[in-house]
Formats: sequence, C-alpha cells, structure tokens
Amino acid sequence: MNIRKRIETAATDFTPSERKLATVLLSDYPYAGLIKMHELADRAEVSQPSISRFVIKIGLSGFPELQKHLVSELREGDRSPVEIHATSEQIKGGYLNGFLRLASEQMASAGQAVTESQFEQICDLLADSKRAIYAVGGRISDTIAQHLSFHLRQARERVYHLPRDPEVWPEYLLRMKQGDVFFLVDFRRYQKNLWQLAKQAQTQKVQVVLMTDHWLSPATRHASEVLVVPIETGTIWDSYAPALALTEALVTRVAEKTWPQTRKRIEAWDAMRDGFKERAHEQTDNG
Amino acid sequence: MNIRKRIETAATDFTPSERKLATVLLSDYPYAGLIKMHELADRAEVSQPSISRFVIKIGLSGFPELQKHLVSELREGDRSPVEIHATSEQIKGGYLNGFLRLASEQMASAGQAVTESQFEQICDLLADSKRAIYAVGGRISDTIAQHLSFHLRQARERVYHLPRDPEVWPEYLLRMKQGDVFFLVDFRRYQKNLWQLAKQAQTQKVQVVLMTDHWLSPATRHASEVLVVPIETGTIWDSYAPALALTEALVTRVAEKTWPQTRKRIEAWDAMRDGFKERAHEQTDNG
DNA sequence: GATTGACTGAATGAAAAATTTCAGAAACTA
DNA sequence: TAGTTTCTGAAATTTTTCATTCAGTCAATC
Repeated sequence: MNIRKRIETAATDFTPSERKLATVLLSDYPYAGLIKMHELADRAEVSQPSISRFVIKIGLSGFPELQKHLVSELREGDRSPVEIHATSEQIKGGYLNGFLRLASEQMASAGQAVTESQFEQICDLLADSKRAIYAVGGRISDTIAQHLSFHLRQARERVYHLPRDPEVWPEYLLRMKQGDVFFLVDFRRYQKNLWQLAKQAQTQKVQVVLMTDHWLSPATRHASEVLVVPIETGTIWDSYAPALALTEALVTRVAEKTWPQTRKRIEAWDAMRDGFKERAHEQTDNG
Repeated sequence: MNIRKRIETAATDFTPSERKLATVLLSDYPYAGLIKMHELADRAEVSQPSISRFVIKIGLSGFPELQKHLVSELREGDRSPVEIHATSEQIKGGYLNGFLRLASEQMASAGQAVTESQFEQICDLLADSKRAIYAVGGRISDTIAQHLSFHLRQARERVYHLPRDPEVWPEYLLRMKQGDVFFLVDFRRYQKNLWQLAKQAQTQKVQVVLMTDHWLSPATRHASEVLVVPIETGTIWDSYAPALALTEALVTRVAEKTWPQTRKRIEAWDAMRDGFKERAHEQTDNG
C-alpha cells in the first residue's frame, strides 16, 4: 500500500494536527515528505512529536521509513500522477474522484464542438482593441462571464461587465457601437431577458458571441458566433467546469496574442493597486 | 549546476573509489543518492569517509546537501514535463484542444490532495442545517465561492455570501455563531484581509473551510479543513477549472445527501420566482 | 629494497535527527 | 460545572547519521 493510500485509509480518525499534516503531505506529494522532520513540522505548523505519532498511525515504524517509502514510490512511479490516477486503483475510488473523472472526461471533449478556427476568430475579436467588449451571463453562469471580464480587463481597455440588475441594461445597450462585441453566457433554463438583450444588440450590428450548451439557448438566432460546451454530468446539477476551461482558454490566448501590451497593462495596474493598498492600510485585493 | 554535471566536471581527478561512487550514483540517478550514507557505502563498496570526501570534491558542503539537491532536481524535473507536454501537445491539435487537454488532466488529479473522508466531512458540515454558511473568495476566486453559495442556497437555508466590500464584513462576523461554517477561497496572490477574516472567524469558534492552491494561503493556519487544488497550467494564467469542479462535487454531494429537502426547496423557490416573473413582465432569471 | 606520496577505511567523536516522556491545554461528557 | 478524556508540544533522551582522525596499504620512484 502506498503512502497516499495509507493516509486516505487512516484519515477518518485523524486529530486536527494530523489533518494539517495530511494536507501538507498531500498538497505537494510526495516531495513534501522528503524533508527533515523539523522542516516538515514548521511547514505544517505542528510539533515533531505530532509527526512521529502520525507516521505510526498510518502504520509505519517511523519517520525515516516514511521517507524510504516515498522515495521508492517515486522511483517506481516514473509515471505521472495523472496516469496513476487513470489506472485501475482510483476508478472505484469514492465519490469525489468519480465526479472529477466524469468532469474531466467531459472537459476533454469540450473542444469537439468548437473548431480551432472559430476559436481563433473569437480570440481575434476579443483581442481587437478597436472593439469594446460587453459581457454578461445568466443567474448562475454569470460567474463564467465575470471570469472572462476579469481577465480580459487585464489584457485590454474597454471591457464592460453588465450588472445583474436588468434595469440598467439599456444604459449599456445605448453605448454599444457597431462592431463592438457582446459576450453572452446562457445555459439551460435560459433567461428570456438575455436573448432579448442579444436581439437588441444584434440589431445594433454588435457582434454577439454566445456560449451555451448543446440544447442551444434561444439567443442562438441572434448570435454571430456560438460556442457550444457540454455541461451535463448525469448528476443533479450541471458542471460549468468545461465552460470555465473554455473561457480560460480564450482569455489566455488573447493575453498571449497581445502579450506586450498586456504585460505593460498588468504592471501599471499592479502599481496602482499597490498604491491604493498602502493608503487603505494593507487592504490587499488579489487572488 | 545539477549533481550529474558536478560529477562529470570533477570526474577527471577522481580516485578509484570515487569513480566507483560516481558509477553507482549515475547508474540509478538520482535515486541511488537518496539512501543512507552507509547503504550507499555498501552498495558502492567504499567506506563512508570516501563518500564524504567525494561529496566535498564535487563542491558540496556535505552528504545531506547532496540529498537535498537530488530531491529538488527530482521535483523540478517532475514539474516541467507538464509544460513540455503543454507545448508539444499544442503543436498537434491546435491551441484550444491543447489547453483543454491540459486542464482536463490537471482536473483528473484534483482529487489527489483531498481525501475522500475529508471530502465527506466537509459535505457533512455544509449539509448540516443547524450551521449557517458564510462564503467569500478573493478578487478573482470569488466566482468560485459564488458558485458554491448559489447552489448551496438551493439545498438549504442560511447561506450568506459576503460582499466584495470589506467595509461590511464586520456585520457578517458579528452574526457568525459557534459551529457555523466559513467557506473561504484564496488562491495565490493571497489577500491579507481574507486571512484576517479567517483568523477572526476562528477565534469565534467558527469552522473555517479553506480552498487554496498547493502553496497554501496564509489563511491555512486558521482553517480547520483545507482543500488543496492544483491551479498551475504552465500558461500565463492559472486555471480555476479544477477548483470549480471540486466545488461542484461538493454542492452536488450536499444536494444528494439532503435530496428530499432540497427538492422541496427548489420547487418552492421556482414557484415564487415564477410569481415574480409574471408581475415583472417575463423577466426571468435562470441560467 | 627503502622512501615517498597518495589513497583508503576502522574507529572515534560530533552533530543532528527522531522518539519518548510528561505536564499543561483543550474539548468533550455527565 | 466538575470530571474525564483527548490532544499537543517543550524538553529530555535515545538513536542514527555524518565527519574526522589516523594508521595501514599500495604503487611508484630512486
């Protein structure tokens, strides 16, 4: 039995400091365990005795034995953690790993419904500094749109995120000019007000980019580009992880395309934020 | 300079026993060097003093330092394949598919640092209707926390999402009672104000559940449960997709655990929303 | 065949690492 | 609230690991 499994098995009756240890060990497995005991103690913020007790609890004779095991796992497992994960052992591993495996497979297929050229085209739209970008999403999917706005804003100017409240939407509509981009995220249990928004934008000759699921939001008919992502998991709720990944692919590509400007912009941005921070008594805001 | 190179460089003036040592070390590099000195002495059929002399000859201060170097080489060597992988993968199959594939693999391994029992324990906490839930995240990662709040709110009462503005946080802190749950998401470029929040919550005997990356947010020390997820992609920006997937796993599990109540709650919720919708002229809000 | 110089490892000493003890602190229970 | 149990880390102890000394061996040279 490998160390990870031993920890997993014993985890049910860990004390708080043992849980801290497990967290640290697993967070950088197996390297976190290959340091001196006192260093590990510092890192996990527990005492050395707690480590000793921990290793005995997971069925080893002592700390040196733990390291021995970890090294031999390393040597044998020249395979990557992913492969290990994919092979037999983990397949019938609890709820969490089952869920993640499903989500992961689904995500791998998220690129199926989007062609590379379409992807590139959308990136070009988003990277084009002559166009303003407006973004919004549905009740839950707005988090995806927010993610887009956030990162895009680091790469370029004139990125506007529409607030939740539809009352103020007209204000934004009035500002949209021909050639601007309206990025809309709408997954099932589609919102009528969103497609009305798309419709209006389209009549103003705004480029509407829609991210939706394979049942297709009604806004589809008002979109010039449609990104279809799989969201069904077979569980109670859908998974937006593939949608988020696609969004990240977009913003990362845009940032890479425009790297010189993006870099400068981020630096300037950070400098200003640091300025605010000082004035506001160390109220930082990252993450 | 790595160890192998050091050995090669110094090789010209090795004594016979040093050559033996070099042979053994390089024949099973770097693992051969990760055993106790006396074992290595046996394996190479030299004495321990010869090892000491050897280590100094290649420019290190002592045997422990040799091992330290070897471990850090291992760890770095393990990291870079991901990036190499990324670039080589991108070449064939295009940018989008390369990105998604990477994100997908990373996601599959997202469960590696979280034990199933820990996962269950956190689900139990979140499902416990006696405890109120407070959630918040960092500048960008708050979208993850929002996702949690949104879904959790469908399954249970008393889910509160802290607003972005720290000005009003004290209001929430005052409301937190012993046994309540504070769910915090904090990824790198950690925010000081978040861990201060965690600290205060902990002193009020609130259960602090922290989701962070493997560098561990400073809030770790104030958390009773820490969920570590991989976020590094080797690109300009990190990917939060694994974090989102883990979050979805949590909320899905909670909904399943409490399905009868959740079902009723969603139905009642929908009914009320429909009511609003009619009054507000078809202004629906799903997604 | 004696002498020198370079190399080696047994033994020893020093340092560091790991474990155990124990008492105080915290969390539970009645 | 008192009593009990569980958990934790400071300090002491033990064990292990590593470095050094130094005498012996061997090969080369005179």
